[in-house]
Amino acid sequence: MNYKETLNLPKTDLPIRAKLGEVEAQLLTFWDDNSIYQKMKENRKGATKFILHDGPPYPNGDIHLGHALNKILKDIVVKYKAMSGFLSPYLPGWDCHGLPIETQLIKELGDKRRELGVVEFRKKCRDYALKYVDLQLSEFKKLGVLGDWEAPYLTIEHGYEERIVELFGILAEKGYIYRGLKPIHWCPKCETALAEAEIEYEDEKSPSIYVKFKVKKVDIAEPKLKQVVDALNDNTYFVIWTTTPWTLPANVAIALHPEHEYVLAKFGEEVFIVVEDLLNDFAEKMEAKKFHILAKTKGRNLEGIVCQHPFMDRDSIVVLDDYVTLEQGTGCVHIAPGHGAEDFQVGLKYKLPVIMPVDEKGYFTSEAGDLEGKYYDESNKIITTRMKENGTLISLSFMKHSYPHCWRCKKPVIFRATEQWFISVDKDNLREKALAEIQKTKWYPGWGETRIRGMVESRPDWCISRQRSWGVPIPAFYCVACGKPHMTGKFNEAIRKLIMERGTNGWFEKETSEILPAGTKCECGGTQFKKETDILDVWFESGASHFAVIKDEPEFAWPADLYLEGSDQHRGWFQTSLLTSTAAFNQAPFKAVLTHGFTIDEKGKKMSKSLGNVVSPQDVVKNMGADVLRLWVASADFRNDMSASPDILKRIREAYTKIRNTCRFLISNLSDFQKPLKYNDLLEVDKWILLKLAKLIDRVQKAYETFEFHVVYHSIYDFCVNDLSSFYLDLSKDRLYCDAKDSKPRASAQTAIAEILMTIIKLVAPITTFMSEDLLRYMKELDCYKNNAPESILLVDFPNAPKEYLNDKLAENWDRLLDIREEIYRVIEVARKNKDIGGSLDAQVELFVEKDTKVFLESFKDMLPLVFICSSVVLSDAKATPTEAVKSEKIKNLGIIVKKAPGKKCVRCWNWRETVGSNATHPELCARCVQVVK
RNA sequence: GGGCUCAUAGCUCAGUUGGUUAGAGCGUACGGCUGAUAACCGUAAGGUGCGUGGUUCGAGUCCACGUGGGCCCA
Repeated sequence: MNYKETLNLPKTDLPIRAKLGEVEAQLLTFWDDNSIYQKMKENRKGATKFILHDGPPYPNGDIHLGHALNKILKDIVVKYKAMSGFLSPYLPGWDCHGLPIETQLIKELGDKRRELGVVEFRKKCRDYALKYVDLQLSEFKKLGVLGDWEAPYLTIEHGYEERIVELFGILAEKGYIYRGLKPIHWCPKCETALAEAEIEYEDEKSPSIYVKFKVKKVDIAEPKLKQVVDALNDNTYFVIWTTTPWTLPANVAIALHPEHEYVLAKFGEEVFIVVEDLLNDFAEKMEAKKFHILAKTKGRNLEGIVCQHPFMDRDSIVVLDDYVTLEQGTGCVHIAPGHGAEDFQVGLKYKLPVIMPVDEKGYFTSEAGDLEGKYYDESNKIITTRMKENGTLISLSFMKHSYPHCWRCKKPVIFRATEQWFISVDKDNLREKALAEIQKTKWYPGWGETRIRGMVESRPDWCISRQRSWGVPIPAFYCVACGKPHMTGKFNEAIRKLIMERGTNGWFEKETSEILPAGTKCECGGTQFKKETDILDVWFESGASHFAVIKDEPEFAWPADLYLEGSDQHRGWFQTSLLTSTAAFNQAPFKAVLTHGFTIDEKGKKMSKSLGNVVSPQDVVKNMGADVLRLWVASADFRNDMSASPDILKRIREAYTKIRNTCRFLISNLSDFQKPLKYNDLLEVDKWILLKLAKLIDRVQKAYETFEFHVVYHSIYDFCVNDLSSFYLDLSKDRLYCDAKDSKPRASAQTAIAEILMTIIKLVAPITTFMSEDLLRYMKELDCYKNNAPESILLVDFPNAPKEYLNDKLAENWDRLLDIREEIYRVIEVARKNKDIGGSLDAQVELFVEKDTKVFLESFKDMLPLVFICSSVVLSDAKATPTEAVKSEKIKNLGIIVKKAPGKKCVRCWNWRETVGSNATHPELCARCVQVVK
């Protein structure tokens, strides 16, 4: 007789291979067709909101792994929050303006760019941005990220642009916005500002000069040094080195490094101050063989000394700057805040004037005295000649070095201070307020606070103007009569009205007279106005998203509960959002900020095309499935950098298969299950696994709450592998397969299994949503879930650990039992090596134990063969331990003998039983199986 | 060069307020099963806790310096 047919073997339609490509496509359609995202929100109607405000990515290419990481993390948070009771809407967005798109188009269009007007060009930029929004949107959706993809927020929508302008108006009203000079790259031939991306570096021949600045007044702290300098007052000089003599008319300071040693070296009758490390180089330039050092001191001790400009009637002050290098020159750096970025930074620190004697065509203005009208480049010669004559030029030679050139006309560019728009960081204590808000915000990980604080503490005023086309115009009008800029009140309102009607293109299409209401007047009486032509820094646009997207919007709430971006945003979006929000509303736009690291390869190197170590999310989704990528995101601690490689992903896929197969096995054992037993009627071993389940729920819940998804993953995975697969499920097979269909031991196992399965798919749902939803589809077909299966896994409540499952005594007993089991398995392995047995069911285990252990084990007597998965267990006295018994190293006084079990093997259940053969009708069966088969 | 940060088996992670012999899974090797089968089970080997000093009776855990990686800035 074939007894196999009398067994209750696992049965399910769920395929063993996941075929994620197909399944994911089906489920995406299912979520779409059945408006599951909408239902998730309806499900929590009226509940406390949890607002994760999306930081907008830049639409100019396919998404890369970092994008995927970011969006999946957000999705995990949103889904977990929704499942745990919050109304948790997710509105994705895109940051659509900005230079990268503009540059890309200029490259594509080439010379055609000039034929297009601004409006036409901007239209092309818009099309470009929208094209990539579409692309990225579909890629994000394929990752299983749920949100309002029908109506994402775009920074180029009229409504969004209008809010940017409104926010600008609020800040202007409060006095945060001012105009000031700032040096930028400037092409005097093209008469235009250049972005860093529009500059090409090429070799250029320049004069290399050493110039002396006479010390005029010493007002410094160190008395000894003061004495020395005082004594030499008349012939002591700081020596600077430069390759741009034409910037000397704008010189206002000399910068030294605070920590380096400077020497006062006497050359003939004159004393020169240069950095010690470059003294020999300098002496060489001087062609001086003899000098001697009078004194030596750190740069910091020379701060504040006043010098005489070499050829203008102006003081030049000694300042300190960490950026002073010892590579070339004298360690004393000529500072012209109007002509250099670093010079400008030092200038801000010391409140130095920004002198800008060069006009937009590159000619000197009257501010340069009698140099007025000279082209900057030809004045090099005039200036050096002049300094030669007055004796301030020490040395002149020529050198080749790399110098910035305009990408269009290929001519050298200059650094030139121009009028720019700024947000003052210190107006009304904005900086202090922002720092206070930083302290109130919860930062994950905690060091995020240190990081952003350091940046805010030291940041200069925010320059918000750009001389570009693809952006939101700076909403300001200038009175033609008096030049006064207008940007608040009715001026701001007029622009907002225009933008609501026509978008920011309206600004470029319309005349001021068409934009401003009739009769608009300046305080000076002027009625003619000119539009500002600069646009806003895109960081201002994205930094306004809290105002444009979540503030005053009924669906959302302000401030947001969470911002979640890469750790580079401490300088970027977190900071710009914080500043605009604090300036306008005295409050941070977020309650908490979570950051993740960057994606790196297996060896810890950053991903780059040239290294060939890039992992493309599109490939992973296509070849392995989005769920595998999602599980990867959850598998590692994202607060650090995240390693990805084909190998790592392969392992993740295997882990994924393991979890899914475990669930599949659970499903397959429920095919005939009807009604669960009450907890108290369950077998001890089933109570035990439910206890482990409860502990798992607890741990997982805590991990989700603290955003430690890697702990979620490892806990669930370990539970599947250790508790379920290798122990509980293995030992439950006998009951499930061999006991009678409706027997209590079997129903008890099925009760536990049904609950475990439902719990697991809920616990992993925020992460591997596709898997949970897919399994749920099959579970719905089972009788035991039919009446209480939700439409979608995303509409269920996140489980709580049932208190009645938590039983310390139970835990303790089973820990002890499992320790003994581990020792037994070691010995079983020996028996197997000796070919005494094959499977563990062939074995009889004899344990030699002391009294208390014996009492303990006897209380489990019936269960012992089941737990150890052997055919029989014999308990004997430790005193009788024979020499051939294996003694446990871990457990005291435990001797183990494993040998072939007595009796015959039951062909149905494979246990060795002495009862086999006792029934005439079924001579090959054991007593239990005879009962079942009858 | 500066700020912040990370560093535990080949890989991904645990390690409670400093306290016995540093754990898990994967991977690897070997073996079992053939009733989860393109599955499943067992056993074993694997660690100078990045390095060097220090505090302490005691350091993976605290401190300092260094090495290497990452982000940001220059």
